[in-house]
Amino acid sequence: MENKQHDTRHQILEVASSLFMNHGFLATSTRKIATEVGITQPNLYHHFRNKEEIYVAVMENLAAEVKDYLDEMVASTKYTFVEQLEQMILFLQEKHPADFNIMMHDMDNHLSPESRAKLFIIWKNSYQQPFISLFETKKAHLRANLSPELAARHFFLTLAPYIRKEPVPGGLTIEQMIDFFIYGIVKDAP
Amino acid sequence: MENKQHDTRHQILEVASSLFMNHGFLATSTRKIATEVGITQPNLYHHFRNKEEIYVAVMENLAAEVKDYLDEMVASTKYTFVEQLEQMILFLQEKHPADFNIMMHDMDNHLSPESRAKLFIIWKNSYQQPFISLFETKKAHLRANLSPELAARHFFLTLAPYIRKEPVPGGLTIEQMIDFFIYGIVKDAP
DNA sequence: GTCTATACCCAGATAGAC
DNA sequence: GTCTATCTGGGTATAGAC
Repeated sequence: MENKQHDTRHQILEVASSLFMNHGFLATSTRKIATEVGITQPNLYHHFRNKEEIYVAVMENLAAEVKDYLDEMVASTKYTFVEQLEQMILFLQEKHPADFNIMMHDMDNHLSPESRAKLFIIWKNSYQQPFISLFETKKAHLRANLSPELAARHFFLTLAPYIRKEPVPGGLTIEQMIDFFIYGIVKDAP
Repeated sequence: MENKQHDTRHQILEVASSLFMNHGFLATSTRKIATEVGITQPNLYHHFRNKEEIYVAVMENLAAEVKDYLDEMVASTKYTFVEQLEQMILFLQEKHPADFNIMMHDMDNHLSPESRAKLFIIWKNSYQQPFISLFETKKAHLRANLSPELAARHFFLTLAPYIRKEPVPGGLTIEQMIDFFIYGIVKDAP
């Protein structure tokens, strides 16, 4: 049986995760977190030193989950390459309900250099590395001068706007987006 | 010769444009704008009803400039298709020094429904339409089921992360990004 | 048209009782 | 471990003198 400390801390992280991922760091206040958990705002400071520490903890938990799933997908032999990419994106969509770009922006702009450096390492290991590994398996098919690292990087940037619960208004489906990413948008040279 | 009203208003818009584009709506305070202009913060309210009105005015000015340039590029016959895309992106990079995604997020989240609706119209007309027109000229080469509208939409989402003054760390150049966008990332089917 | 003064609100964070 | 009370600072916006 878990003690009370663990319980409250866990609830805080659940609530904060949802708020941070949906509204970003700036637009998420400690008061909102506390209210939604059902505790008072100062009580947060018993469990965390400050707001930033909550954010970092949220990101660490998310990253751990993400790494587990993505690594598993990359290692799987049950799916085609395209299916692997699809599954990986759909999972990220679930974990990052609203706005992937906001998350990147927060990490770049609203954190201390220490936290930023820390999260950057975690980010590379949990989010980027699985995609690099995936492209590594298809390295022979990639166009000249396109390393698995570059492909992963480009794929991430391309995909970031599609990671949101609402479908991109008037946009492509995930399947189309992957198809065009791999094969391009033209059937012959324009 | 311009009167003082016009002068100050103009300066406010210049400063606010830079701040909003670099740091977003939330992170840009009226105090910062005023300080950088060299006036007091309440003085802003002589020229604009509120912060949101400044933001909308900034966007209107930007959009007008952007539309002028992009339309001209689309109409030009001096450049190849790829060069047209390059020029258009480079221009957007200059006009939107930092963060295109933040701008979209601001429009979606920090404005009144009226302002949002207004800017959405302007946005479609100034930013999206030129790209649709451009892809319209290459319609015959596009892959099946890819309308110029969809192509423009996808291109915008793909390109958004590349619109920042600093090069994307470890990322592709604009030229590479366009190339992969058009022809895909593989030389044969993986 | 610009200023000073200030109202009002909400933010993050701390002190100290229970 | 959680609370009430409170500090401090920043934000947007208004009132009213010059």
